[in-house]
Amino acid sequence: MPPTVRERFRAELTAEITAAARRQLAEVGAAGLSLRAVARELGMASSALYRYFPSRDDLLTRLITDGYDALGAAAEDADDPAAPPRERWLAVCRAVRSWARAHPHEYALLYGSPVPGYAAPRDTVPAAARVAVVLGRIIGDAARSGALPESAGRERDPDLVSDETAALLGGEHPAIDDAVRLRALLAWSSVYGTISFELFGHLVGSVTDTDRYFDGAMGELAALVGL
Amino acid sequence: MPPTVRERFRAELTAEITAAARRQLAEVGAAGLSLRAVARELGMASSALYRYFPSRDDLLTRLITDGYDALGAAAEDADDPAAPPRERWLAVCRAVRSWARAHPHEYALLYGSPVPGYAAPRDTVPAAARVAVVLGRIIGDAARSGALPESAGRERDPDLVSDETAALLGGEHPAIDDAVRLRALLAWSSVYGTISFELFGHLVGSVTDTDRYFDGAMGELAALVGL
DNA sequence: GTCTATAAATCGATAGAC
DNA sequence: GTCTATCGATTTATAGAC
Repeated sequence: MPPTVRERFRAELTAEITAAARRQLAEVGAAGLSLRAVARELGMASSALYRYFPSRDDLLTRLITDGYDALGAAAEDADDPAAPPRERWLAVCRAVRSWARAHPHEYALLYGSPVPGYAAPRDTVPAAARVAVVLGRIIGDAARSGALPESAGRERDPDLVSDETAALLGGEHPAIDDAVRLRALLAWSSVYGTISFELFGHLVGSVTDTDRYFDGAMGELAALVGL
Repeated sequence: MPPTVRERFRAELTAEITAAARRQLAEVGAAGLSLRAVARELGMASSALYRYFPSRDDLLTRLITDGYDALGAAAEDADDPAAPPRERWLAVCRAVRSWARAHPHEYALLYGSPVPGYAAPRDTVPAAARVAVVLGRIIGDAARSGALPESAGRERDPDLVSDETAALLGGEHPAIDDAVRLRALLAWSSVYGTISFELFGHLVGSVTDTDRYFDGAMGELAALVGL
C-alpha cells in the first residue's frame, strides 16, 4: 500500500532534520551536535524533535548510516565491472576521494576520531562495509581471471585476515592466498590514509598538486596488490 | 642562572594542568575539553588557570605540541642508524604504533578529525614533522647507500612533492627521483592509515592478530619503497 | 505532534578583593 | 596568583497544555 500523507510528511520532515544536522556538523563537529540547535534552525521547539529522534545519539547514528550509504553508493556507481582491473581501482578510489572532499565533515564523522561517549550500534556495519565490498570485488575479480601475478617468494602468514573479510575477495580460489588478502587490506587502509591525510591537513605544504599526487599514489597501490 | 623557586613551582603546576587536561581528553575528547573541568579536578578556581593558559585554545595547542614531541621522541629513540634499512623502518613503525596504542586519545588529537573552530598555530609544525623526518632519513640513507632498486619502467611525475618535503629525504641525489619521493609520501600516509584504522575501530572483525598484521603490512610498505 | 515552561546542569571569560 | 562572584550564554530531557 502507498504511504499515507501523514507518513510522507513525516519522512520529509525527517529529511529536513538530518539535513540541518549535517549543516550543524560542519560548524561544531560531531561532539558538538545538539538537538536544540537543529530545532532552532528549523524554527521548531526542541521538544518536538524527540518525536523523530529519541535522543541525540540516535540522530548521530542516522547521520553515520546515511553517510556510509552515500559514500558506498558513490563507490558502487563508479565501478564498471567490464573495465580493466587497474582502471576500476582508480575510478573507485577517485570516487571515494571526491565524495570525501565534497563532504569533509561527514567523512570525518565516519573515519575520523571516535565520538567520545558514543558507540555505533551494529546497524551501521552493513553500510560501513559497502566501499570495502566494492574494492574487494575488484581485486577478487582480477585474481579469478588470472590477472594477478604470483606472490612469488613472499612468505605466507596464514589466517591473518578473518573469514568474513576474506569473503569480500570472493570464495576460495588458488590465486587468492594470505599474501593477497594482507595486501588488499593494506591497500584499503592506505587509500583511507591518503584521503585522510589530505582532508585533515597533514599534506598541506608537502604536495604541490593533490589531484596528480592522489592518482599517482593510487597507481602505486594498484601495483602493490598486483592489479 | 638557575630557575627560581617560583619558576620551578610554576613549571610543576603547569605540568599538573596538562596532565589533568590529558585525562579529560580521554573522557570527553578535544572538542569537549574545558578549562573549568580541569580546574575542578585540580581543586582550583577556574579563573586561576587563566594565569597559566590565556585561553582554552592555548591549552589545546600545548597538548598538541606535547603530543607531537612525545611521539617524535619515541620514533627517534627507536631508530638505530647502524641497522639495515628494512629493520630501521620496521622498528620506527612499531614505535609509532606503540605510542599510538598507549595514548589513543592524544593520537586522535594529533591525527584524527580537526577540532571545530580551532586552527593549530605555526608553532606546532616543527614538532609535527619529527616522525616524518625520521622516516625520511631512513629512506634517504638507503637511497644514498645504493640500496634502493632502480625505479625501472615507472613513469616520472615531476615536482609533485614540495621542495621542503623532498629535503626530508636528503639533498639532491641521483637515486632519489620523483617516484621515490611519491612512494615515500604514500608509505608514510599508509603507516598512518594502518594505525588509524586499527585505533579507530575499522579493523575490528577483519584482522585476527593485529600485531602480526601490522608487521606484515609494514613489511609490504618497506618493499614498496624499495627498502 | 507541536507548543511553553522548567529542572538541573554545563561552559568561557572577566572583575575585583585579598 | 588564587579566590568569589558574576555575566550571558549553552545543553539534554521531561511534563503537561492544546
